[in-house]
Amino acid sequence: MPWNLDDSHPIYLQLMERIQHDIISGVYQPGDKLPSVRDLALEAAVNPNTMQKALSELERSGLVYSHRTSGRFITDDSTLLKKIKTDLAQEYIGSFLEQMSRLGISRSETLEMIIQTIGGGDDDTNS
Amino acid sequence: MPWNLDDSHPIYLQLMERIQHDIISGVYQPGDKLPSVRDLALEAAVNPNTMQKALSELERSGLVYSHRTSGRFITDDSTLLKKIKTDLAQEYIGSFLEQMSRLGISRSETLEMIIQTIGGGDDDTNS
DNA sequence: ATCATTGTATTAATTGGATAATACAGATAC
DNA sequence: GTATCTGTATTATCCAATTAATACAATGAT
Repeated sequence: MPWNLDDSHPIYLQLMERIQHDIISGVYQPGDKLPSVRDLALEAAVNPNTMQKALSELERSGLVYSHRTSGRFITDDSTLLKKIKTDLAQEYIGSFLEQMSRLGISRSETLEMIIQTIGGGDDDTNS
Repeated sequence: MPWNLDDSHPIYLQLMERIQHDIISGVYQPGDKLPSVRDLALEAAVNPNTMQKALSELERSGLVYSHRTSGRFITDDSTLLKKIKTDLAQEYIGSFLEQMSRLGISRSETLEMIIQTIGGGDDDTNS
């Protein structure tokens, strides 16, 4: 599965986001060992340095940490995971609402449009 | 008012978005003449070439058209304006929902979070 | 000890975007 | 007419970010 990267944004940012989401949504579990930089780079079909950059940036948030020679691991701090998840979600919501507002669409209108959009396909893929 | 451009995305894209939003939200009315490339560039504090690029890109969507020597104008086709507005809004909604989904947040959860966020400040700055 | 595997550092090359400096071609004002 | 305003085109240059190629250092396995 080629990681579906597009060329309009920096690749390392897309890698960061993808991995971050995989961690937060539970694809990687707390404490898990991540595949090596080189393996991940191979899987994503990018240069190892690019993957390295993405991962080292991710460390600044505390989501992952590295053990120099034994590999890189997901944090065990599930509280932190939860916090980052809600923070990120709030950030997404905020910029989405601002985007709509700059379009001249009020908050209540936005709400209506979302309900419209969601309405048809009712899914609930969550705990 | 310096146009509030940030350095993380290409400037010409930000210019496009800003102008597009100003058109769609009615800051510029249908049929209006836009300021000249040079004036807009001055106002935004960018190089005229950058502004030129933004505007010429904008023409591809049909939102504006130019008269070679007399200036550049907003389209008069209010149906088109409306369509572009809703298209854009739908696009924003779509990618927002996808973003949340990749975070592992279901659509109904997303809806709840939005309602939460909107809840407090009830505004309705629209027709 | 040897080898493979880990993350990391360093340096080079490439690329896209922004700017700059000009020039051209119509149209309008006077 | 002339001057001035439009949008547009062209070319060169600069710079920062991204990516690439490669080497290094520490650990663990055998």
